[in-house]
Amino acid sequence: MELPNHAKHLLLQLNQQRAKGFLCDVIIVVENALFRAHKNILAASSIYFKSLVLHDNLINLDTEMVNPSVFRQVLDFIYTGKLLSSSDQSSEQNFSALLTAASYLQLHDLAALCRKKLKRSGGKPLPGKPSTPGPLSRLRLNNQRLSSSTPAGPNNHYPPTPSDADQPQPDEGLRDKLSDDEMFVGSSGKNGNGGNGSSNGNLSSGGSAGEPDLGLDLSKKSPPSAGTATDALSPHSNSQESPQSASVSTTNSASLDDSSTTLPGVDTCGSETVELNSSSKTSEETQNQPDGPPPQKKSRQGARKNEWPKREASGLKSENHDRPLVNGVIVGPKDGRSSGVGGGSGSSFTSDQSFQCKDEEEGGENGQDHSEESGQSDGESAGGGGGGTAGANYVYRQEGFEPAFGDNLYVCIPCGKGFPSSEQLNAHVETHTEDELYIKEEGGTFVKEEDEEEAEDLSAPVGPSNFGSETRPFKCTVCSKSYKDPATLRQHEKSHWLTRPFPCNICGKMFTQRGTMTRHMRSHLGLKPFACEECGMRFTRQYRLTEHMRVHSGEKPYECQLCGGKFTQQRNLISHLRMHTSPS
DNA sequence: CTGGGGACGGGGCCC
DNA sequence: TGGGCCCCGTCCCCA
Repeated sequence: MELPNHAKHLLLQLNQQRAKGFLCDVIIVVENALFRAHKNILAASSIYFKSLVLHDNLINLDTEMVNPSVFRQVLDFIYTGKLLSSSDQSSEQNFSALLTAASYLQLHDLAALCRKKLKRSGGKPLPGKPSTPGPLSRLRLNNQRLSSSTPAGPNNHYPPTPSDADQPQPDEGLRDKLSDDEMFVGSSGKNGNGGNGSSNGNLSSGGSAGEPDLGLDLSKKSPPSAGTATDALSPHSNSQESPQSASVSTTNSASLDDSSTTLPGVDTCGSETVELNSSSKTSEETQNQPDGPPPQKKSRQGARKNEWPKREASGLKSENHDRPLVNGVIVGPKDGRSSGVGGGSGSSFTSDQSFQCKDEEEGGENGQDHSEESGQSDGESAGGGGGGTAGANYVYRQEGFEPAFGDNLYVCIPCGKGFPSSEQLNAHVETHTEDELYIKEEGGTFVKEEDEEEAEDLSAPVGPSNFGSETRPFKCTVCSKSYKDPATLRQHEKSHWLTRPFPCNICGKMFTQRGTMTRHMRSHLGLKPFACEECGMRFTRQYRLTEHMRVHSGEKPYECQLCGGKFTQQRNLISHLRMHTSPS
């Protein structure tokens, strides 16, 4: 007994699910494009993929081996068994690229098919790199310049071909702009599209001193709580279960599901401006819009929970979101209309579909760099106790910016040299040895930023510098802070001169520490592994969850010494104290 | 309308 | 490398 076409139908279903992002649990980053897929499918298609998806939800592919256009075909092939050559390039060239990619990805059947095609067409099969790179092969952050092999145009995500996806396509032209297969960055479920306000990724991660990234495990571990996956999938599963009753696995992939299944749209934003227009949503995507979390407690907390979509939308109407992202990170203007900045034709999203990275927006104003010296970023310029100020020594310029320095978009602030690529800048930065910079400083050319000094002053009473040097023998030669171990000292010293070697793979924002970047990316992807067992709310950080739990417990450990007011969060106490200390 | 409080997000820093 | 904590901020509700 055998059901005819069973496998075919199954595959068709899977491909449809891929098109919708349904149950997709892995993201593949290829240059400036994101693809969603299913781990199982990838693992079944290639040993290489199998090894990659085993522990990672986010996979970066070597852009020298595969480009987005090719990978789209590869992915289509994996899901359909059909090879649909792209029409916009010569067949031979296409198959050569496909062969290279297939070899790299250890898709032997596809590679064989390509070789066959090439042989038939008289083309010489590329040597490719048939020697399988394997999981330990060099995977890189997509640090390629946008202009390299990126298909022109705003679309940085690649949908399954309509025929394969068997998707209702309301509008082909629109589909080009808003693909079902687009990698939808942002959070979902309770947190919706980036309740954190993060995201649409600008994939043109321009710079990258970043280390090869063997797939960031952004999902981390997830507490055994809460139905996040169910939340995320509710539009599909029609589940109205309480988070607690959710039975869907909350493994890594479940966390990822949060971002991949309900996120209706993403913009990878290489200089693309997205139009926030609900009319362009497909019906499927409309369905994907969660109706909000299940009713929570009647408490204020619960009320807030029920407001979450509103909150997210409010993020868009926020003043900070009014500006188009000149730096290539999209943002919809306040009225939800595309401004056409960046040459993007304007993919369409509902306002609550798009995700924004506030910092990128702000940092990107007027084509400024991603660093925080734009002064536009509230939080950034303030710099969190000086942290945000210490790192702006090097200007990172994002592709898509109006080149203010000609071709040398990446400028080293200490020496003023410009470089055409972030790689070169970072290489150059490395030539600035610490000693050299310190010498410079002594010579008066290295000017410490005022904010930094101020921050140090503020932190002086409790700062490490006040610790006895006997327990902290490693002293910073710049600010005289001392540390217990040399690694920490070095980490600190970098804040004085080497700024942001860790670019976000999605938006290109640069970070001083890898961990910060990883954490940032989690917000892009909506990965919130830490769930509250009480209300199901999810957080990107354990600390936030701990903090949040006080809402339920009623614990208010932070007490104002002036008025006795108690607070659940220290920051609110601080805010409260300002009220006491402010002149008014 | 405004100020205060509650809750939460992001980034920097140190461990 | 990740956790914890700090800072910055925003958004919302309510009096």
